[in-house]
Amino acid sequence: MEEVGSALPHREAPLATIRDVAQAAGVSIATVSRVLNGSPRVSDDARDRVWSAVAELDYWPNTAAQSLTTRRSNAIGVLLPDLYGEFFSEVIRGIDHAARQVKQQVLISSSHADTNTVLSAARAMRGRIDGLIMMAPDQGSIEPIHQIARRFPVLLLNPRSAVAGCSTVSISNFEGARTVVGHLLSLGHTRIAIVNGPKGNVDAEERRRGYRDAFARADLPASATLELCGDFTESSGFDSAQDLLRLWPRPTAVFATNDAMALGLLSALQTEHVRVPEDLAIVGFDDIAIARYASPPLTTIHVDAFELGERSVQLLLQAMSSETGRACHDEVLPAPLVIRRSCGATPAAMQAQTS
Amino acid sequence: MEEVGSALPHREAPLATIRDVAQAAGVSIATVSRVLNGSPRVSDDARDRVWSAVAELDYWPNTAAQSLTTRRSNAIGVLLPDLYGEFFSEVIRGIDHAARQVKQQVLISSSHADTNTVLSAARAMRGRIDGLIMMAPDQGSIEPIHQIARRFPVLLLNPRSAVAGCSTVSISNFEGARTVVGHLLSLGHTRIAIVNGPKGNVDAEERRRGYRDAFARADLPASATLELCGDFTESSGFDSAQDLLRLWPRPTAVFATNDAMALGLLSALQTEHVRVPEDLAIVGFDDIAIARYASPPLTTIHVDAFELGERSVQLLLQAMSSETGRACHDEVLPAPLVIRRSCGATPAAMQAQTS
DNA sequence: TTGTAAGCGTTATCAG
DNA sequence: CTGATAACGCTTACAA
Repeated sequence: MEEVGSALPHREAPLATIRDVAQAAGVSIATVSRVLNGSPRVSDDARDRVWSAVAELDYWPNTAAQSLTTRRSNAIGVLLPDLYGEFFSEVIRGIDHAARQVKQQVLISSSHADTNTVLSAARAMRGRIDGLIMMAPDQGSIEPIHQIARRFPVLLLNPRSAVAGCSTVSISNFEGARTVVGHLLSLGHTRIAIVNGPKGNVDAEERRRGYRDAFARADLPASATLELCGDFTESSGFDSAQDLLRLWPRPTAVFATNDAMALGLLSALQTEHVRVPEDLAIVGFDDIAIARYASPPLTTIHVDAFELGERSVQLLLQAMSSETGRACHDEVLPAPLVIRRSCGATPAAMQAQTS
Repeated sequence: MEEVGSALPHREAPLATIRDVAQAAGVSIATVSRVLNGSPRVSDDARDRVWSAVAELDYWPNTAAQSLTTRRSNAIGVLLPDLYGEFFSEVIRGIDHAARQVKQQVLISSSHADTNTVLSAARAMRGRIDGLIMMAPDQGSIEPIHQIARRFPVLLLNPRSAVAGCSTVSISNFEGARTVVGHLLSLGHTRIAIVNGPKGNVDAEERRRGYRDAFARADLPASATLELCGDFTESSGFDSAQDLLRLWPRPTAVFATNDAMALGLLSALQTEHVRVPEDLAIVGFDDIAIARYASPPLTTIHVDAFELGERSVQLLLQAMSSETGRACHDEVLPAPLVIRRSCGATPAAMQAQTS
């Protein structure tokens, strides 16, 4: 590590306050405040003097003081579990994007292991935020969430269960899973394995439900021996290949409940010289960016994490603005099927989808 | 969208303040403050009464008021350009992780297109943060950065140029690129193309420099016709395949300056029946999670974005704490070569690396 | 050990 | 149109 000495202090003089501006402009602080907040009841002369004083002193209003008096911080909090990868970044990008449009700042705290650490994180946000977007990490008691919701409007991302007084927005995990497995069924597969995410994970559970429901709808029995358990990582997908190939009779198709695992699986099958989709069809879930570039390109369910983030701030703001006896909205974003080559669909089917 | 009416208000009663707690506990607000801040100069009796009042009233201190008086917000700001994907999320995760350990909150604002929007974002953080981590989007004037650095300690992530008074932490783009291209050279390749990121992007420029330097070191001429330009996305990598194959004489190896492009390229080559690495060796940069699961697995340069985020918080805090005439540190994180199959290295070479 | 009171930098309510 | 001045909720001398 190279060290470069520097004498430059953060600031040469103490930061200018509204008082300094008032003095420099020869007006009262009230007038400065009016000018800054665009009040019309100010003379042009005063206004000019204030603005030049502001420029002169390079005055930046102190946000903490503002929110203390106005009781608004113009910031929203975001509490997330330990997510990673594309989903995480897209959700944040969507939140950030939507927040900027409504001139809100974003306070993030992620990697929360349980609902209680979420509680303490939320507590630390008191006074800094006007509303909170949260994705609860576990199925845990909803009591902490209630406690939080008492203090500010809360929007639940992919909620594990309904919470009175909270709006929610979620991905249709269940329908998506049912759709993609249904697609496999319609292609003639009947022995379809599932490589699922970790037990207790709500997305995983929902996707499993969808998987089973697809069988039920087709009047086919779902076999528990076909249900494998991974942890949503590439490597767990890779590792599941062995278990999969050991199954007898061997399944003809696999539903990996996210693309990362599907990709790991794809990689393992290639080294095992199992052809996809001829020997084994594979479908994923999420439609991450590289799914399209896998070999073969992956049939999957498209999840728009960016939109999920965007919608959550929009709904949160809606909840925040409806002053009187807020109504809560629950929104479910669609998760459409994207047919590519890994499922072995005929060109005709792939054609049909693009129309 | 389903609507669920709800009568539950955000809060049944106005939120408790320190004054309410004081009254409930039968002490002065000063005592409450002392208890809350762990001052030893409080009687056990008073302490107990305060804590129960706090629990009773479910009191959460108002952070805005705290930072107004203490002039510390215990939060750091993060300003990023329009990043996406794994790099983005890992940097944030690293920042978040390190921040939590030192009990700092994280205020994020991303997708800044130019240094001036960065300035206004920073301005909006005045009073909310004690320090700022920023990644400047363009090579633009460093004047705005100076203006920001006058107000709070600034840490530059992957700085495009030195800025007086700012600590920096960066990836060794140059060395990494030189290393991976040098590896190709050592494998006997001499016609090595580069598919680079967008012009003006600093990472791209640095990696190009490394590419050229590798040639210079080997006393080989670098040809401009071998330099292709993408934009760091999978699809631009995919598209570059055509240009690549049109080159004559055809290159025997390609350095894609990030893995996303390398993966897109891999996919395109597969449909063109160009064998990797036999017909064309490929190397990437970043070592994203799926690089290991590509077919063939991708030789690349490992970039630890998580650590980048972590270190930036640590260095920022260091800069914040050294009260008197701060010294600035510049840290460069190593970017080691990861040899996999896409470069066509012999098993011996791959062996050597694991030792 | 405790309480009183003076800020912190704003906004907002008054009179003028 | 403008200026005092009282909040906002908290920390911290300074006294007691």
